[in-house]
Amino acid sequence: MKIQVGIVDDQSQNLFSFSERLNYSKDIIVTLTAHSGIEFLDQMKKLSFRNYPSIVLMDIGMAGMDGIETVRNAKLLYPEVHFLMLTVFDDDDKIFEAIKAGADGYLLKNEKISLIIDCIIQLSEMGSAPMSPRIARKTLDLLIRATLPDSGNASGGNPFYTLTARETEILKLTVDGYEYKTIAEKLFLSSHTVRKHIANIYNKLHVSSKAQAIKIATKNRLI
Amino acid sequence: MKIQVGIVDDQSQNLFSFSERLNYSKDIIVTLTAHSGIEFLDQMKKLSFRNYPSIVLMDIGMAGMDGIETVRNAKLLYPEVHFLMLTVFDDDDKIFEAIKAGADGYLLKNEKISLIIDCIIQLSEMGSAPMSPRIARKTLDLLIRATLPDSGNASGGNPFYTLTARETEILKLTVDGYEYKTIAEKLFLSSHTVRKHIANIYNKLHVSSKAQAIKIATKNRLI
DNA sequence: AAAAAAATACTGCATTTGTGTTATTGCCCA
DNA sequence: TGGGCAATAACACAAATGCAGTATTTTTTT
Repeated sequence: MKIQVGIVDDQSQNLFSFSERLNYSKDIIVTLTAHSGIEFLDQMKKLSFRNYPSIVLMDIGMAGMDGIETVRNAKLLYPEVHFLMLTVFDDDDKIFEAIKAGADGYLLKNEKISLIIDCIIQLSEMGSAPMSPRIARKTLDLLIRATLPDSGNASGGNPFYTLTARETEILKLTVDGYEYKTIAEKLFLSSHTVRKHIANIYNKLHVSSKAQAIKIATKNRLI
Repeated sequence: MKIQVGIVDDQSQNLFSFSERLNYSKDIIVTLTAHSGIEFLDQMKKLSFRNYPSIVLMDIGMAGMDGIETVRNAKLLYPEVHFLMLTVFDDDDKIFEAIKAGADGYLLKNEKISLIIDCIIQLSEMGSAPMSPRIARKTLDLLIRATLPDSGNASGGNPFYTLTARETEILKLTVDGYEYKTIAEKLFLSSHTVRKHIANIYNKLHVSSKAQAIKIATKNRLI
């Protein structure tokens, strides 16, 4: 059974060229093409469930409703459809918005067609998100920036939960599912010490089991 | 001029196999291997600037100082060296930390060697960040979660985690910190039954302890 | 310098948990 | 109507965990 693919791009030339080149692959059949987000949504509405494309290549930089807006709308109606965003160098900084809109992958338009095909197959089979390396880099940068500016958790908070650095470290490993012996090895400690730390942590958190501690720790972002 | 590559892995077998297979490539020469983070830093200290590897493949899950810690330390001393993290399924959720520690890319260990070679070359030539698709997907998820702390539910769901209603119920109580005996009482079951359910849940989630199960359950919002 | 806090290490004991294995019952579905 | 699955239940053993102590060494604070 071939993978049903849709393509949305406001330039007929692209639509054509992608369509043709993708159909070369024995695993893929292009069943839907649209020149705009509106047209895409329109066509989807007319399809029965079993004829939905499982993957849609979506151009980002379209006039009118752009690719991101289209995905945002489409994901609400067709959450099971995967969207692969296509972008040119110029607007690859839209990744972020696209991801939030529900895009599943992110490729540069001028990527080799064989790679795009690989990505489609992979996304279809495994639900994995393909990304061009340049895009991956950007994503990493974004991720760092999105999460670094926290830092501001001074003593204003809970007087109870003032774990020491060592305790936090050990709690973290505990939450990660390691057992005492392993934690001890990782930190070059005796397992006795780890158990003592754990006991102290339990006291501070007013709990008496690993599971409870994990609950508190994750809920209060102690780790 | 070949790309000088280092490899750090605490399993000699991996060290050997990677080393050999990478040296096949005409563009790559492995100039440094180490069995631990300590050994790696040690060897680096002895090298002159021009003999630094330009790319280091770093195993994440090493005993003692793990790959992430090693990168954190190494990046301070050798910021111009690129680090490609290698991970197995088990610990691919460490991406985030690795990125913050300064890793430049993230690959699954069992990726085809040709892909790893491609990544090395790409990273060397363009400074782009290579990522295995599975990893890329995780990164996207992280990025989303980092920025939309509430977030709905990804209905694209995992077919892997198909717990039954009863199993979910029991997992939930487990996550809430109840022990088996208590859960049994709450649900009017024998504690044997609860334990059997737990065992089944562990199998489905591919884990082997309460802590790990809790982690998976909360991360994937199974509960 | 003295006091307080944190990190380290150990012992022994009771309880909980993880694992392997087996078995019965009811239910759905092909 | 037989096969598969979910839910229930039980047994036994090994391993990990929780609890209650005590004690030494660093580090930090006052």
